[in-house]
Amino acid sequence: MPAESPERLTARADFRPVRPVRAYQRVAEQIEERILGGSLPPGSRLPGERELMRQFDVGRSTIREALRVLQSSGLIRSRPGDPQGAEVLGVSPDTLSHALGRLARSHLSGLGELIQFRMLLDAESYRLAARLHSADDLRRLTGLVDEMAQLAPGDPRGFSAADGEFHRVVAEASGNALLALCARAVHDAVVEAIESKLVRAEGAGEAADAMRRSVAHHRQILDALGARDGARAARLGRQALHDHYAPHVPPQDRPRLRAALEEEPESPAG
Amino acid sequence: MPAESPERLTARADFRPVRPVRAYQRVAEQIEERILGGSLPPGSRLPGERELMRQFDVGRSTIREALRVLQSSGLIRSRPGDPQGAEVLGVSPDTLSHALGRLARSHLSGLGELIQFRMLLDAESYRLAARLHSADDLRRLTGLVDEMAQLAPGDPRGFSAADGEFHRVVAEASGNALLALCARAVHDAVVEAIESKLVRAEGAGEAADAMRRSVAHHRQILDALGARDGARAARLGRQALHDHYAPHVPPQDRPRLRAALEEEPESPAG
DNA sequence: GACGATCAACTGGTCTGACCAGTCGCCTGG
DNA sequence: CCAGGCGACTGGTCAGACCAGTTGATCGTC
Repeated sequence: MPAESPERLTARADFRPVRPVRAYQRVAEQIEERILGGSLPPGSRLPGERELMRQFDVGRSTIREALRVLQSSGLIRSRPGDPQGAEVLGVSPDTLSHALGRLARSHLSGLGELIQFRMLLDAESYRLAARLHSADDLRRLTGLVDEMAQLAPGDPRGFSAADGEFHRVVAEASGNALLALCARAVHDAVVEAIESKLVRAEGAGEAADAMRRSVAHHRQILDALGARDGARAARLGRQALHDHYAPHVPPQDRPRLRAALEEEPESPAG
Repeated sequence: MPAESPERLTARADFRPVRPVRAYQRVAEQIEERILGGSLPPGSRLPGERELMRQFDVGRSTIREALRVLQSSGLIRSRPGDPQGAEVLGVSPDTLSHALGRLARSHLSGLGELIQFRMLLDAESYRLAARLHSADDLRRLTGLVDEMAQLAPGDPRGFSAADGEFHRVVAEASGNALLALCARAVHDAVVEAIESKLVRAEGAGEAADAMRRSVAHHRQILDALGARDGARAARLGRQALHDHYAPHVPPQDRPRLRAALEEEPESPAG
C-alpha cells in the first residue's frame, strides 16, 4: 500500500538537503532578481566592479564571476573602459537560441527535430496572426515580401535578413511575446545550423531558384493572412518550411517532417 | 534606387566589425567544443584549475571565469575538494528551462501568454503523439490517469505530479525531444507561477472538483490518443487547459486564451 | 588482519593587490 | 571652435595567498 494517510504528509518534516551556496551565486541572484523584478530596467547601468565589491562586501573575483554568469545569460553586457559600468540588457531570446542550438548540435535532438519544431511554432504564429494582425502589420509584411523579391537574385544574405524579419513581424502580430521569442530562437538556431551547408551545397542557380520559390510561398501566406484564414496560413507555412528544408535533412528524419504537415491520414494505406 | 548592381555585392568588402575576444571566452569555447564534439563525453573529468592554467597558459581567474560560464550553461559541474576535477555533464535541458522560466517571469510576457503558449505546445504534442505513440506509451498513460483518479480527493501534490508525468509521457511520445523539453519547461513555469495562487484561492471542495474534471478531461484525451485521432486530442487538450486555467487568468487575458482554442470564426458576429 | 581515527596533500572558493590596454571627459593650445 | 593630449577612470588579466572541505593513505588499536 503506497498510499499513506494524507494527513501525515503535512506533518512530516520534509527537509531539503542543504548545499553550500557560493558567494558569487548569491551576488548573481541578487542582481538577476533586480533585473527580472523591474528595478534595473534594460538600458540602466550597474555600478563598477569596484563599487559592487564594496556594496556586496566581497572580493572583486567574486563580483567578476557573478557578472560572467549574468553576461553568459545575456542579462548584462560589459565593455572595458566604460565609466558607466555594465549595461543591463534585460531578458533576451539569445540565451534561448544558444540553448536550442546546443541541443540541436547534441545527440539529444537533431536537425530534423529542430525544423519540425519550427514548423509547429511558425504554423501557430500564422494561425494567431491571421486573427489578430493589424493593417499596419500587413503593410509591413507586404513591404518585406517585395523586398525579398527584389533581393532574391543576388543577395542571399539580405534575402535571409528580410525573411527573418518577415517571420519576426508575424510572430509579433500573433500577440504572444513568448511564442515570438521562441520562434525567433528556433529560427536562428536553424539558420546557424544549416547556413554553412546551404552555402557550399547549392550552386548560385539553385539558390536563386529556392529564393524564388520562397517568395512565392510568402506571397501565398500573405494572402491567407490578409483573408484572416488562419488554418490556410498555417498549412502553407508548414508546407513552405518542409519544402525548403527537407532536401537538407538526413533522410531518416524526413518522415518526421512529413508527420508535422498535419495532413490527416485520409489517404488509403500507409 | 536602393537596388545596386548585384555583381558589386560579392565584390564589396563586407568586413565584420572586429571585437576583441576575451581570453576566458576562448578557453570556454575550446572546452565547450570538446564537450559538444564528443571527446570529453558526459561523466569524464576536466583537469584541475591549476593544471588547466598551465595547459591554456592563462591565469587562474581566467580559467575560473571560463568554468563559471560553462557551469552556468549546465555543461560541467564542479565541487570543492574533488581531486578529479570538474565533471562533464553534457548538454542538458535545464538551461532551456531556466531561460524559458526567466522569459515567463519577465514583464515581457504575462500569465496569459504563458498558458496560451502551453496550449499550443501541448496541442501539438497530442497531435504528434496520437500518430506516433506505442502501445507501451498508452499503457503508461492509462496507468497515470488511474493514479490521478485515485489521488484526486486528498493529495493535490501527488495529483499534480502524476499530471506532470502524464504530459511528459505524451511529449516524449511525440518523438520530438525539443518539443518535449519546451513543453516541460513551460509546464513547470505555469505550475510555479500559479501554484501559490491556487493553493490559497481554492477551498478544498473546489480543488477536488477541479481535479475530478481534470481526470475526466484526461480520460477523453486518452481515448482520442488511442483512436489515433490527433485533431481531436489536440482540441481536447486545448479545451482542458483553457477550462482549467481561465478562471485564474486576469480577465483582459481571457480573449487570448479563447483565441488559442482554434474554433475557426464560423459564428455569425463578433 | 580488519578497522576506525589521523593527517597531509590536494581541491575549489575567495581575497588582495597589482598591472595593462582601452575609453571617456576635461582641458588646453592652436 | 575644434584637435589633440592628458589624466582618471574602466574592465581584463595575472600572481600569490589563505581557507574550508574532500580524499586517500597512513597509523594505531583491537
